[in-house]
Amino acid sequence: MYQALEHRLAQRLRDFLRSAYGVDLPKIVIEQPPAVELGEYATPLAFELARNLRKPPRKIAEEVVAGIGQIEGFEKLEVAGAGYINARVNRAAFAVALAADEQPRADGPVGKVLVEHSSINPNKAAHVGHLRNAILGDTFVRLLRFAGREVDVQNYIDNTGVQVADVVVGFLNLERKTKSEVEQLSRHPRFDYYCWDVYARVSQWYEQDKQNLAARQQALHAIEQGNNETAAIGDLMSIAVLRRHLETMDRLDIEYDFLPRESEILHLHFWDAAFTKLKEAGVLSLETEGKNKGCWVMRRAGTKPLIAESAEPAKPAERTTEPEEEKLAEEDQKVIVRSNGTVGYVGKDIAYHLWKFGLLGRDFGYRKFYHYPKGHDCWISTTVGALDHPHFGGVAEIYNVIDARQSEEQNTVIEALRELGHNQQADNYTHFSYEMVALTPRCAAELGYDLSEEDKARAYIEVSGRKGFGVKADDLIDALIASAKKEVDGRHPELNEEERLRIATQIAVGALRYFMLKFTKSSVIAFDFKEALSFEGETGPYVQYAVVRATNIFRKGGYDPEDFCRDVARYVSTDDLQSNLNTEGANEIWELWLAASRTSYVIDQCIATTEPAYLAKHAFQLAQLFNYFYHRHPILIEENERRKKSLLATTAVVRRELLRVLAVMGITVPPVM
RNA sequence: GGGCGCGUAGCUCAAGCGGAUAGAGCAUCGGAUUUCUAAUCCGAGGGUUGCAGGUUCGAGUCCUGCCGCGCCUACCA
Repeated sequence: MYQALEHRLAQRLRDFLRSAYGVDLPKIVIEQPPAVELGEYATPLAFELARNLRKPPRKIAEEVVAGIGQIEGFEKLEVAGAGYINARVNRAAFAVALAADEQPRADGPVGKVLVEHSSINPNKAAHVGHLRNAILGDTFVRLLRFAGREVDVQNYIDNTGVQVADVVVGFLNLERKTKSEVEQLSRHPRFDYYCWDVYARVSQWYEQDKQNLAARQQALHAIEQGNNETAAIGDLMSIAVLRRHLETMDRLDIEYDFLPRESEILHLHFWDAAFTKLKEAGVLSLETEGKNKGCWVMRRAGTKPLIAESAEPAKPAERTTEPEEEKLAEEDQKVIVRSNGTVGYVGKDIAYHLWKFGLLGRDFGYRKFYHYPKGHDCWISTTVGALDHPHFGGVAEIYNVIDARQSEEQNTVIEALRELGHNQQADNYTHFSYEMVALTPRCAAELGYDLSEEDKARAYIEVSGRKGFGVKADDLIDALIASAKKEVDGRHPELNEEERLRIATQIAVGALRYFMLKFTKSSVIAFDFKEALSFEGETGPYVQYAVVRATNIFRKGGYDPEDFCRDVARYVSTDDLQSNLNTEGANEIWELWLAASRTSYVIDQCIATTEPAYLAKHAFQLAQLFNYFYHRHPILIEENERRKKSLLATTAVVRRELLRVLAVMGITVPPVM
């Protein structure tokens, strides 16, 4: 609703500037005036034009306002301040269209989108950092789906790496467990917690004596080889921990479609296919001297070639004719294949990403792995899979939700695609980068960790799975539910235990998901229980509560809120809206309508900037405006029936938008709070 | 050393592409409603946007140089 009018206004302004002055502005900046009293849209373009047209901005603004004529949906344009042009919409018409939920959907990009998120090493319990990743990722998936995109959700499983090997070493060398004993343990409901401790102990054991690291190499090798007890334990453990991760995330309504595993990338020889392509295109070069002698290397992303590229960028075909004439400085080399012939993580990632775009010429085998209670199936990679399976990979766009520490690695993969000539795919590859979750020193102390004086002085301390230092995801969710439950128990003794627990869980999930979304991605979250367990102020429960209040009005008043939106004309006439939205003092109500109209606009912004925090902000602002409105206008005792219906229409629209926004954030609303 | 990011109220954070008076929450203090349930609302105090220049009609935002902090910079993943 909001965007449609904005586009129309921008178009008219553009046309007018062209015909009246012969100027073509690359962008028509349209924003919101500082207060609704001034109108709904504003543009400072007169300032920009003042120099070119050699006229004072105010004069230009006056000419535009006088000359532009009627614009459908708008009441009028006005000059304000030193030369702003403010636009006022026709409030009643706007409100009727908004209530009816008219969504003129512009044609967006087409093609399937792949979002990869979570990707937790399957060797220990998930912690708060993983929660941020999964919640950002899942919310982004919901944003894309809201915008009409078809999305596949993937969770990459590194089941053959060092981290898995380490815990296997722990089971074998420290715990002295056999395969069947590990199998026993893996049936424990929180097996991942057990692994968390083993992992921390193994890391300590390595520290005690560097000789112990030999055990890691052995385990790693055995796991890659397969067909032995070590590999079997690794497989058993990683599968069991993976199931635990899926259960943990399911508590937050986070589901995946496909779990590609590193073991299949190895066994199905994805790398061999990629290696051939990379060598043929001259992306990799074999070092013959220096510290990387015998390795296949490529240019580290972000480093500049020694010979500056000419204005005409060389085509890949031309490039191969004069291979690597410029020498890569050692510090600019990224080793892709080690001198012993094994491929590192980046290489496997390049192969994996060629597969994502359907450029590799190979595919995984697929089998069903996890059945969600809501009915959806999650698939996993295998060497030989089911004959009948959905098609994954070969998508048009990808988003990788991976923390900022890996941006160099991600850029290297993008560079590899580009140098292979896949520019379009490289352009459609987005590293959805976000900062880590750390702990405040106070929080670390609460958890019983001894801190150095240096650490105590820091603003935050990085979590470390290796040290077993961190807040486990399930512990946090449990604490949130327990805290919410206490409140619900006190407020709603009339409800039975099961109902109270269900409500507490909804509140806990709302609090957690909102908490993880309210910070912008680039901000490090210094985690603190006190803040995360808060249900007041700028929190998820605050927004949920606004919806509960709105719902209660309709329940007590005996109306159906959905019907009120759908069929608004039956309850309230356009004339009533016109008068109730334009009288003196109506601005505070109108502000609610305007804010409610911005949902899809905000969602588009979130997608364009890969920043879900705007949506959280929008939800809070809308809830805040509603709570103010709720206090000022006792609706059910309103005597003027027509005014009452107008207020109900306002409530119905806001409620609908709040529910919609919360749903995109993965938050549901309890019946009572 | 190089790359990326950050520095805004006591604390935690916002501030579309440079736009009108830099906003929220928490904390503190003061107030409201025996209601459509107060997980709420209203009010108050609190700011040299790290420092110094520059560009601009206009800078928290862009440019340059400093200062401080974090992350990355493995033949780890």
